[in-house]
Amino acid sequence: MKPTDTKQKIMDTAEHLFARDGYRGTSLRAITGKAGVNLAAVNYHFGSKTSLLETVIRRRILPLNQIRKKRLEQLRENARKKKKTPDIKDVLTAFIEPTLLFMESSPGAKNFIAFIGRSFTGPDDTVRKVFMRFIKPMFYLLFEAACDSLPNQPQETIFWRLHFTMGALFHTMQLSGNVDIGPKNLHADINAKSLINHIIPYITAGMKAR
Amino acid sequence: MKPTDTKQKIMDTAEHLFARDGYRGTSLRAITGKAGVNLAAVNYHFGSKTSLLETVIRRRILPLNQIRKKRLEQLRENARKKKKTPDIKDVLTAFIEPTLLFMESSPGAKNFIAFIGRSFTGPDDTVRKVFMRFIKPMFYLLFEAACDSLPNQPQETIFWRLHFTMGALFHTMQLSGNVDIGPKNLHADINAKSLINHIIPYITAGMKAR
DNA sequence: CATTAATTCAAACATGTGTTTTAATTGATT
DNA sequence: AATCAATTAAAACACATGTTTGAATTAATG
Repeated sequence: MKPTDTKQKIMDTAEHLFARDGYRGTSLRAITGKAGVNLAAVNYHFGSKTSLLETVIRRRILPLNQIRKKRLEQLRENARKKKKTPDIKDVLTAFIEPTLLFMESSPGAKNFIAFIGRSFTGPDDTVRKVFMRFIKPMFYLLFEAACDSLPNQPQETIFWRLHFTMGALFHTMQLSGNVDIGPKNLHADINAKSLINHIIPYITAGMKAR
Repeated sequence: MKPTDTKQKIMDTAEHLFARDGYRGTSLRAITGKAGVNLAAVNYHFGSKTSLLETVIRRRILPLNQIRKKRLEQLRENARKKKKTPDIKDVLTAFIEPTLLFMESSPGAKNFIAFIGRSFTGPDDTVRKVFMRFIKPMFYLLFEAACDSLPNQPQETIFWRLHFTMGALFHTMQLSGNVDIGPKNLHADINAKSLINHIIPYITAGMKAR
């Protein structure tokens, strides 16, 4: 068995189980058992459980952040050309659309999106800290763009409304994932397109309120 | 020491630690240590850790639900008298205001509110199931009232928008609590009134969108 | 083919968990 | 004051966790 296969299998299985049972709720024995590899393989290939977590997160979030960054930047560019402020709806879409579309780029990504959604509200410092490190700069970009779009709103208001928007988004991301939640999987037909069509009008109206 | 004191101290400490570190992340030894009681006291007074969790939740959520139910019902009553549909803003306020005000009814309640916020998105089945059992009927009441207020929106849309609203609310509730997150506690000055003033316009606009 | 490095494997380790047990202590009742 | 039930206390139990160890196996290199 190629070493890459073992590493890959561990990462994919870990991603799946982290999304379903959380980081703390997933034991290395559960991962290696489901992946069909030896228990010690995790520590051999990754060093520690925390390190495995970090690798799992990094693998998906770097390309995702790149897409979001690109879309936000080209939105600002376009607005500058037209000498207009970007529409808040476009700003939100530039951030959220890649996030939700990403979950359909591969079955594993679906689990990852669910994992993000769960982790951000969760009590587990280990997980939240890792995510925070990757997502914070992304959030600042979004905040700046939102301030451009809503020049008449005080920054505190914009901050809070982005906070609510994140809450709505995380809570929705959590629904995705191949996570097996019993025979009557109500969310089997959830697709990114439909989620986007529902959430964008809601948060756009929320950001513009009053 | 009165038996009530020991039980009370265990419940209060458990509530605090559950909110800060999660149910799984809180050991009975951490609870009994901080509460200054013997380890075995938990199993003596409550039977098991799960049973302690259930007691902690039940103590707060029953009176809270009663308030929310009363406000939603009297809102419908008033609307019926005036032969008008209730305003969606009032419906949302009737549900959310008691929830956030509740967190100032006592310092312990603050922890509890944070605990709810964290648990609803968390991966821990044990916790979510207990909360679900108590909150589901409440959610149905809210859904019905929202449908009355927005007769022109398809029920699917209303459902999704309430879902987003819950996401925003949970994510916000999570910020409350005496939870010590280091020396630079940015959210020390968060109060219910201010949260309400921020969130109501946002979710109202979201529900009404388009 | 022989040698060497990389990987896998089974077993053990140290620690932390919820729970149970059994004895000591307390507090009220007769 | 003596008795009895309720409560507390210390210790052990059985199990699960992440990690480490050292030998066995595999793959690559000369």
